[in-house]
Amino acid sequence: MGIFSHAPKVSTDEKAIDELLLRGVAEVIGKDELKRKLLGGTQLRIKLGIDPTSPDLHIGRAVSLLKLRDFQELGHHIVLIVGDFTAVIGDTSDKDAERPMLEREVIEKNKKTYFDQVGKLLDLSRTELRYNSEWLEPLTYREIGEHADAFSVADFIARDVIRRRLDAGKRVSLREVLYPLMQGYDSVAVKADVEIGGMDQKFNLLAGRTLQEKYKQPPQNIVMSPLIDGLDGTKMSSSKGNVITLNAKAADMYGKVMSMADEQLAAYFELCTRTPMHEVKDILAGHPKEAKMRLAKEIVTLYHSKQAAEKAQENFEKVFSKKEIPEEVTEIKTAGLLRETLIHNGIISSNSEFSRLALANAIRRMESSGEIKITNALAPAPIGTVFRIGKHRFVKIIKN
RNA sequence: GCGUCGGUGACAGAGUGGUCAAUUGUACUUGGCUGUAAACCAAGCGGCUUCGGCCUACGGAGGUUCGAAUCCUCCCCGGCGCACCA
Repeated sequence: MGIFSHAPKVSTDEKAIDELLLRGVAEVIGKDELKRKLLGGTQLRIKLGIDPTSPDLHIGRAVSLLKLRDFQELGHHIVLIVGDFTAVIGDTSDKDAERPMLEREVIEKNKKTYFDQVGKLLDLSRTELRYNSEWLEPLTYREIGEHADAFSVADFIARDVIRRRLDAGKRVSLREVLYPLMQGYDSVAVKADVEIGGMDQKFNLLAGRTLQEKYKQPPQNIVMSPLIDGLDGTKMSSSKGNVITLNAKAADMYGKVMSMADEQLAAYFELCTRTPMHEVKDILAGHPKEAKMRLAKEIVTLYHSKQAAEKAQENFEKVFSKKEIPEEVTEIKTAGLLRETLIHNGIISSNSEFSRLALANAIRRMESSGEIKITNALAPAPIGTVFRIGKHRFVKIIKN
């Protein structure tokens, strides 16, 4: 077991602790007790579990990761669990439908990319990284039965997400019942003092307490963050494209923030940055566009660097305010005509799509004299020319 | 297992023998207006096309028919009800 050996220095600064328990926090289970522990100066084991269900973490996850970082900065011990086993079963907490069981290979692939993404926010040298297959895989049917005994079916189906599906006549798999048991047992396995999670995770988080008690461990405290909506103000979902992924390029990240609904500004500032709240208040009082630019800069700085953020901002102004070509343009190898070249490089998917875009005046050749609209399906794509497809996709044709 | 209702494009959900590449809403793409915001307006939203059409698609496989998403048979999958005494 990766036990932390060197003597830790834990901060008991009350102001910092209050901020920790307040900012981006929707609910704390055992708040007074937790505060007492934090003030007491013993190093706590702080757990966060993330299932590798997709190769990219998005900014919704960052809410918990930042909270984890807050704890890390106070000197507490971070245990980050990659749910390679739980991912197979699939959590239903944030879904209104059953999740497919993921293939092992997919999970293996996804989990590899996780650490460098997480590393952007956490000091990995001071983070205990674990896979939950380590302790979940060897469990016997008998043990699982014992865990299951700690919960009732009524508890499970009383959950809103489940209730709704049942009412709608949708299938709920028995397998889904297993998920909270597994997440709960994670807490037992790593002897968590505190678990971080979103409000949608409440049931699963509480399961940890139940199982810890069964195993004669003190039940963990729970720090829950509010759910953050996607950029457009609706439920965040990768398939809707209203998310920012943590490994997005600086320019993309900046642009994504700029395309965010104004109403989301305050939440993103509070949850996804650590800009001091009093400063945030002033920023939000100004023009939404200015505020958004500041937010974009803060977020890009967090995942890239200050310089990258400044560059992204310059680039943004250049492209969208001055309508110029961005500094860095994706280069694609020619495959003959423009249409073929775009398809070949996966910029568009079919001849029909090209026709549609061309008809909508969405394809333009960028010239020093201005933009030239491409409407001909047989338009050439000379080496060295730059084309703009839609609002923000630029490609430069290079030799094959 | 029995009974019953159902399985349609990313999702929801129409369609129940030809006028169906399939109404509508949402999502998505694009154009306009803007602050790459929202709202709003407009167009598109399976593929190929010599723009006449052609091909592939309504859980799967067969069949009936000039013609099937629509009818029949079998299979697979889901919801609900039944389940002991009767």
